[in-house]
Amino acid sequence: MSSNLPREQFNQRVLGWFDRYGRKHLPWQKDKTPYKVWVSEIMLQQTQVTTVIPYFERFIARFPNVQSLANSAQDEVLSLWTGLGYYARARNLHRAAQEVVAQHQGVFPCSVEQLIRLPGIGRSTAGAITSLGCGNYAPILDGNVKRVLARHFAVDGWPGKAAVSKRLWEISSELTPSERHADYNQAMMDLGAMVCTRTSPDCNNCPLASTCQGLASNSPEQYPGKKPKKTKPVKFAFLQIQMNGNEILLERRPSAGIWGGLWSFPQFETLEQLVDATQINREQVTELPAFRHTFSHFHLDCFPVLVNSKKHEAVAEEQCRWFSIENDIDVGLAAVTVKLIKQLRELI
DNA sequence: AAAGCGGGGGC
DNA sequence: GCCCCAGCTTT
Repeated sequence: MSSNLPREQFNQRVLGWFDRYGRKHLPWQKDKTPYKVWVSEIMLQQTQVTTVIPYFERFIARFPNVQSLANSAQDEVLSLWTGLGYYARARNLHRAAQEVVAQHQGVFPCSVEQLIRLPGIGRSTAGAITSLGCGNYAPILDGNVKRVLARHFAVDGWPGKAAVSKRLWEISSELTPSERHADYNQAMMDLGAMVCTRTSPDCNNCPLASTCQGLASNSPEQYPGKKPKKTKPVKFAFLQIQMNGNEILLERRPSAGIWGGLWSFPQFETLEQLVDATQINREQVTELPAFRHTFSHFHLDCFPVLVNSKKHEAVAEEQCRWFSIENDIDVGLAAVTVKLIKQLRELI
């Protein structure tokens, strides 16, 4: 059992740090339910705690339980997600709520095996919901935990590689204690977010510094290994900005692909296509300042084009709607659309 | 401008 | 299994 001694010391240092510095009063930790932990974990995929908090509060106020979410319109779910990004998360959350109602009689499932079958929940999110939300044992491996473990055990390679991920899962599984697993999991995420940060980790205040192999190697920042770089292609978007007094014309995007299910300005790859589709002359357009919007795998150079015409034949009638820009808009919008609407408010 | 974040889905 | 897809914040 001597091999367990380092593990116990590791856990005790993690939990001791958690008792003093860990986060225990986040909104999803109050009046905790598996449903709220689920919503928080989906929002926390790709998104930091401080950004998530106001979104989480609004979302739970509107959808306090899985039934209310299941019964809602997708537009409303996406509206509450506006600005968070990765909108497939919201679409999956909505679908999963409907599956929970249909398949689990509205009782949120609490095992990794059941959770992982719901859309939007993978192994790590299932583990977090199970452990933090349901009190059942499960290890986790989110970005924070990956970083802490890769550094502490000097695991080489990019965690996007299957072999590296597999090794990190093995380490996480071996280390996660059966006692206080929820506090331990929260502690590892907090440690990654607050101490073992991506750049300039605060090793002087790290409870694991004395055994950290990454620190011993003198460059903890080299762990975890970097993702291979790829040059992003550039795409173009000519955005048709059609105004009628205080109203703007938006069109619902297809449910798959970029900004799926969101409403946005009708988009064309070239100015010619925009002009053709709207049946206007070039003299009837005003080009607004162009800007670049960058996604994870391509740049989108955006050219907003103000169309000085009442016509809007470019868009299929059933997929378009006029929205007043003076009111809050009750459908999902991409950040680019929100940014342009703000500019238009100043224009009128 | 670049890095990073968890999961889905096509091959 | 491997690689692409997706959107924002932080650095």
